[in-house]
Amino acid sequence: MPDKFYLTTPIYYVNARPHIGHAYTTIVADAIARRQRSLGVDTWFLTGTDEHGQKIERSAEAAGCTPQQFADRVSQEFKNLWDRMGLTCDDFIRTTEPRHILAVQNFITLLRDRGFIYKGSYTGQYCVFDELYVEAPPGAPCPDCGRPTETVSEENYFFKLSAFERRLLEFYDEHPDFIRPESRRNEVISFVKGGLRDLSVSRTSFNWGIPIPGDEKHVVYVWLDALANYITALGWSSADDSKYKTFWPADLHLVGKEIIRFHCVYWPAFLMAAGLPLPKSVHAHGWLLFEESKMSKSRGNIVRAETILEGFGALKPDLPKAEQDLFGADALRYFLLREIAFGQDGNFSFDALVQRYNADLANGYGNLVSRTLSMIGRYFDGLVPYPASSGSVVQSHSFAVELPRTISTFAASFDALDFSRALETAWAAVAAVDGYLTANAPWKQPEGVSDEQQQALRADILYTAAEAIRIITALVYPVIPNAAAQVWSQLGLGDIRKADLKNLQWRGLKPGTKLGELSPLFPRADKETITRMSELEQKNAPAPAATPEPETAEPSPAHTSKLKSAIEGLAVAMAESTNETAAVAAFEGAIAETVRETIGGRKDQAPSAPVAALQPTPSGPEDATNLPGTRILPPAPATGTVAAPAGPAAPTLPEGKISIDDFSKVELRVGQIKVAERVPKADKLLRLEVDLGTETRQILAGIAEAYAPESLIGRKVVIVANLAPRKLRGLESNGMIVAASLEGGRPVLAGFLEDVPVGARLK
RNA sequence: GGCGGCGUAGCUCAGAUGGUUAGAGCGUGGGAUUCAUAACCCCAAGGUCGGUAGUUCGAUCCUACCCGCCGCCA
Repeated sequence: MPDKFYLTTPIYYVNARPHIGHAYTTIVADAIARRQRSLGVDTWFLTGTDEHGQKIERSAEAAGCTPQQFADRVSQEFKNLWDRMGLTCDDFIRTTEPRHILAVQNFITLLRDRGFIYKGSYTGQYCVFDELYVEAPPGAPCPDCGRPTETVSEENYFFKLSAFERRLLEFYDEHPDFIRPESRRNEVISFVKGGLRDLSVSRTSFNWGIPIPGDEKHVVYVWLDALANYITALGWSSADDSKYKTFWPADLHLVGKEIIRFHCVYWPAFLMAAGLPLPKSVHAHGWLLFEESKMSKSRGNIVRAETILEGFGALKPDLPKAEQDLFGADALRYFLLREIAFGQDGNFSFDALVQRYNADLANGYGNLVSRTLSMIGRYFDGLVPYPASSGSVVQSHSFAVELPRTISTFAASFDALDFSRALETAWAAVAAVDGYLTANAPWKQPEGVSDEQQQALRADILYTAAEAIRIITALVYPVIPNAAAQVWSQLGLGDIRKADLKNLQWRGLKPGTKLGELSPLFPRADKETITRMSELEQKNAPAPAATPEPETAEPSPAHTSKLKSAIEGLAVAMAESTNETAAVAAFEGAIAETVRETIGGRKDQAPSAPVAALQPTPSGPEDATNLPGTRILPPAPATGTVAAPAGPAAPTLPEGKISIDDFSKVELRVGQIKVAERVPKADKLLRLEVDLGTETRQILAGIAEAYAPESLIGRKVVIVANLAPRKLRGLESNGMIVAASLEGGRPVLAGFLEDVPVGARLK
């Protein structure tokens, strides 16, 4: 086993401000890195930000600043958040740094010199949002995200991806663990088997990128740019490439499932072409889903990690802010790693977070530490007692006997990235120790037992419990590092970062050790914690741009696709990275636009996602330097604001804006038209019977001039289901059909690009 | 549409190359206890293992079809 471990997260695209999905990937990486370090492995943990591309260029323009200023700002937000959470990355790479730019140019030159890059031309549809060429007829929406595409004709450099089909398949075959989990591996293999086309790796349609050496009007395709970070950050091809020599190839690339292909097909092919070693494994995790629709009213919003830091931080009001943050970070880390089977999608909700926290951290681990150490304080003056007879302790308690197995099971699960099971194992040990204490009741002195006997018994029992806590703490340190450090020092063992956590031997705890100062670890979280976080989240919900400039309400051809994106956005990509920040931005943008277009009938003024990304960060060094043009936010709630201690101050909404609650009052549902006929003596009116799943409604719609009744039968449409009934031409209309209104009043029905069940609610 | 996956207690999920009473945690109900953060400990209730048909002595596990959900298809 080589004594080094290099792991990476994706570099996050700076088009959206950081949220819990980014935090998830980075937390997982941090936990792995901490475990590796604690095992004595030379570890390098890299994260960073991806800052080039047309989207950034445009967002910056919309925000009235340069792309570099824009990227600086958002990148700093990521850095600040990781600092607040105590994440221990060893390096943070930005793709706009000279070290990266130069190395990417070297990489391109190398690929070209080796004959894998050639010049060609391409005409086709380009999706700006995805920054990808897509297969679609001119004028058609992007098949991926539903946004409009642009017809582009470019002279491009191409990478000979097609040359690697066979070699990639052989590689997957020889390295069964290269892609995990299995289901992703199968997807990738079937993708490659389907045939590989050469890949366009340059752009001339915008400037915000790394120029191709020798042909500077071309900039490097964002994905090639981004993926290369894994070696450029190590100093590959630079004067000092010692890090590269030590750490490459990577042991683990952590990625979200949506970008598996880039990491498992393109990246290995680039490396093969360059003659460089391939990473050892790529592990894709799932997405975080927020509060499934059936659980609650539409709260479905993007959750930011800061909300949790602040919500939980308030449980420890006496601590300095920085320590509150670390405490909250532990709660979040534990939840994400314990609750979600790594690799699968998982549900996140404040309720689940608090419940898990209370059950496992407060009632379980925290309480166990508390009861054990306080008894040692009471009965042994705060000195770890001497167990009665060496060896007998282990023999006599089943959980102690099983601790070595706990250690090995924990290690095996953790190292297989099955964090959930690893923690389950550790917590089974917690429960066993609790049961042991209750069964032996060291606080009791049975009849007929002398004081000395009782004290000897107590010593035995409490030593055993304390020693078990020491071992469990060492195991869970990578997951709840801050709490573990506290327990370590409460046990009188000093700084956990200096401890040897790899040689865990029973009886490693020295009797006579003076306990440190005791303080509650995980105070129980009350219901208010949940409401506090919900409120914080609402307050910080992506604020749409202010300063509305009333513009001619022109029809939005992308309307339906925005609706679609909004729905899909409910499932937010957890760790989207590089330029597939799609889900999040899609959600932020689409829901806002949908709300406005559906309810307000107004066109929005600025893309909301980039604006959201520009929220001021008081904790950061940069001030809110002038983003000329639009004023971005009301001064009120900003990232990093201290948690409101109490008081559900109703968030004030910018003028002309509605809250998510307002929106959720509108019950939009998918309906299917069963009957459609003209209303006699009415030019525009159709009488429709629409199946809403649970019932069939009669709805009158003024669309007769645009749609023939028979063409509507079977069509799925969007219905405002809770509109008050109204009579038209003597017929009752029970609801309303959502349609775009074009010039001249011509309606275009909203629909879906894919099949949706009748009755499904839009929110 | 093509390929692949999933559907097990209220919730989140385990599991069995087919074989007697299908498991865990949380939640719920009851009991016990008071060292501890109204925590901990013990007990209990709760499942036609998506549906139908088939193979088999026997299927929740295999096969077929169906229903529902999901992923990949630049």
